[in-house]
Amino acid sequence: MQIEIDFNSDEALYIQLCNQIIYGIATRQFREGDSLPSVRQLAEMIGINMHTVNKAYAVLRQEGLLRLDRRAGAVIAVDIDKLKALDEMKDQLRLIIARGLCKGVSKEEVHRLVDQIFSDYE
Amino acid sequence: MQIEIDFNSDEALYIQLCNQIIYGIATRQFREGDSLPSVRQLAEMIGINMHTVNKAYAVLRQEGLLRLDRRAGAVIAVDIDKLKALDEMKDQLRLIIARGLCKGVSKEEVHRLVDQIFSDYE
DNA sequence: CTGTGTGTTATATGATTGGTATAACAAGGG
DNA sequence: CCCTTGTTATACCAATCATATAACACACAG
Repeated sequence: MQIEIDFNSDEALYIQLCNQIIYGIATRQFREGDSLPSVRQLAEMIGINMHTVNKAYAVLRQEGLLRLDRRAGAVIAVDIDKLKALDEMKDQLRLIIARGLCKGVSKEEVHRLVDQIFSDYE
Repeated sequence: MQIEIDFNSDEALYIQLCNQIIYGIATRQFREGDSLPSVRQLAEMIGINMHTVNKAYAVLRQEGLLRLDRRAGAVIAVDIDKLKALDEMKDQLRLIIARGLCKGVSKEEVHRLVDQIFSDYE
């Protein structure tokens, strides 16, 4: 388990933490039922405040990726709502693709990028 | 020319403005050489402060989509750097796809979304 | 029962950002 | 000369980010 935080980034720490954990789940480094460190432990490990970790965990719970339990701590528990996931994905893709279109990126080039990323995730 | 700003959104006004203009360029509603309203005019039209528009224009210039001129105002001027565009796109796609992977979205479903979005942009 | 470790909540503080407001400047165009 | 352009500076208020300290209810091992 390794989580990389860039303190010079302009992205909020709790957002970076969320993304790192999302990458971890996507790469099956974290699996359904796995426990993450407690807010205090992880805060200690990374060298940030407990509440920052807590906020990240709360966001991930809200996104249906984590279950928080007083007994077991933070447990990976993916709530699959594919329609919602596809909807949100489409919204995000729309803007990214618009940006690309401005720069002359073609549909085929986007497909190629998607394939590259998927093959990285295997 | 129509720009829709949602004052109840949690997205910053200047970010919304940027995105709207990006959509405008992507849909060829704005074309190379077209002039956008001046910072003061657009601020007046939307009902926001001049500096908020200024900030949006500054970001778009930074992204290589706008040229700011004391004579002509804000002019669409796309600086095509495809390698950079593809690189940035890949970074953004990585996170979106990771999110999707967590929810069981397949590569084919992503391709389908991309096709849908591109057909919307024609 | 007594610690210890969970998540959770509350409050406070400082730094940064977002948005507004007012003002002034240099420069181009009529 | 007057008006409009982008640009810059300053100030103010609200919200967010991150930290800090503290307390609470609950679970579990001893």
